[in-house]
Order: sequence, then structure tokens, then C-alpha cells
Amino acid sequence: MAKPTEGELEILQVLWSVGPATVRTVNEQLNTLSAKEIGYTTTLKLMQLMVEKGLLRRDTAARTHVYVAAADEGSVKRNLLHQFVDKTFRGSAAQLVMEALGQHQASDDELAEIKQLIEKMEKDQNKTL
Amino acid sequence: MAKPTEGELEILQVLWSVGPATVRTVNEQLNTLSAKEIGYTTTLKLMQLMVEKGLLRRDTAARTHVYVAAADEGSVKRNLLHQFVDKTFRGSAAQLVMEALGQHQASDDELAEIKQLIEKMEKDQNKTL
DNA sequence: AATGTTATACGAAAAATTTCGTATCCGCAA
DNA sequence: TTGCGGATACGAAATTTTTCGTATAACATT
Repeated sequence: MAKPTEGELEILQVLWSVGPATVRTVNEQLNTLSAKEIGYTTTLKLMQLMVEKGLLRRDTAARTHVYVAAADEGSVKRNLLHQFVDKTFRGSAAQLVMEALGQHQASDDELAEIKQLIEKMEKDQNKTL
Repeated sequence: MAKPTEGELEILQVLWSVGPATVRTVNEQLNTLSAKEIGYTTTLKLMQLMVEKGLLRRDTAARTHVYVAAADEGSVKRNLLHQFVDKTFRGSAAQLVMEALGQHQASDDELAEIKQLIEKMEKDQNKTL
């Protein structure tokens, strides 16, 4: 699966959030979210290209086509994260995690969840010794 | 400070890793690391543009110029991470951390370090209640 | 001094991404 | 039926990023 560009990612985010949608819906969402006005045909063209690339699928049965993200949110984001870690942190996920936790704040619940995950990882690691 | 493009980031990584360096040194590093051959003048031009953008500084005293990254590694990477989290995880650092820890493996030492950081964050959070 | 090697400068092609104008078609309402 | 609103198709301009060719100057070696 091809890596989405920045603009393509924004469209994917909308589709993941609202589910199957028309070009008009996506375009309106983009315009409420982002600062500058983006033309309808711009969104249309981008979504058409994304279909060709395999990033979206669409139902052309009716006159107004309905689009849907081809891949699930989790796997696409994991892919992007993987590439980002490689490019920016040379593969050190731990370094990234520490920068992330240092920079943004997380709620108590989120921290607890993360801690749980870490403990699970420690167990898994001991298992393989 | 402008956000570096992918190609620019690669050059920054080299400069952070080897310190002040000439175009030739950077170009050779890029070529040993990456798969496809990249021309000398390509690297030169890119580095010249980076000086204009303020990403690099250079010493032109000698005939062979010496370049250095304008900003320190940590702050640039934190910036990139911040934008990446915004774009991809809509600002949820916790979600990113969990994807990162789930995907890559970290050593025991790294996990311990992260756990320590989390505990510190929990303390800080309680302080502000 | 003459020659070959190695620099930088710079214009501009090439490639990738984003944007939009225009043609055209379909369906519904007057 | 005629016309209007809203839809897709498609070419192509505009932007951004990457790449490289060529001109020219500086240095080193003989």
C-alpha cells in the first residue's frame, strides 16, 4: 500500500471519522477543520487519484459516488509511524516515546494504560530469554 | 524555523552525527547510507537552499565551505514529532506511544527508563491538582 | 606556466503534489 | 421540455521538492 501524502492523509482521517462519504461531505469537513478554503474539485481530484492508488474504494452505482478508506486506520497509522521513526529517530522507538511523553501531557488513565503495556512487554521479553 | 523536507532531514541527520562537515563529506555519507546514487551537485544545491532557509549555517572563509546544522537535534526532532502527532494522531501522544511500543521492541533498560518517566509525569500531574 | 582536479554558483529540467477551470452529464422542478 | 443545481471527468496550471548540467574560479602538481 502506497504511503499517503499529507493531503491524502487528511482525507483518510475524515473518512475514518465519518465512515463512507461523498466528495461533498469530505470537502465540507476539510473546510470546517482547516484554515484556508479548499475547492470542491480539488478534493474530488485528489480522491479520484487516491482510488487509482488503492488508498480509497468507491461505490459508483449511484450518480453520487460514495468513498471509503481502503485500509483500516490502525494499520495505516502504524505504517506511517514506522516510517517516521525510521526517518527521524533512526529506528529507536524508545527515544520517540520519551520525546512524546515529555512534550505532550497524558491523562492519568492514559499513563496507566501505557504502564500496563510496558509491564506486558517486560514479561514478554523475559519469556524469550 | 521552517520544517525540513525529507531530503533536508537526511542532511541534518548526517551533520548531527558527524558535526561540521563539507558538502563532499555529507554527500559521501548519504551515498553510503542510501540505496541510490545521489549526485554531488544535488547535495550541494540542497545544502545551499538550506542555508537560505536558515536550516544550516556555513563558514565560507576557506574555499571549501564548512556547514553545520543551525538548530540542535533535540528541538528539531521534537518539532517534527509534534507535527507528526498532530497530523497523524490528532494530538494524542498517548495513542502514538502505544502504537510505538506495540510495534517496535525496546530493551529492558529502555523500558525501565520510560517507566521512570511515566512515574515522574504522574507525580507532576498530582502536583497540579 | 600549463594542466588536471575539486570547489561553488546558478539556471533550469524533472518529478511529485496540489489546485482549479471547464466540459459534460444527470435529475428534478417549474 | 427547458433550465438549473450539483455531480463526475479530465486537462493542465501552480507549487514544492529534487536533481543535475554547465560555467567558472581556486588550488595543486608537474
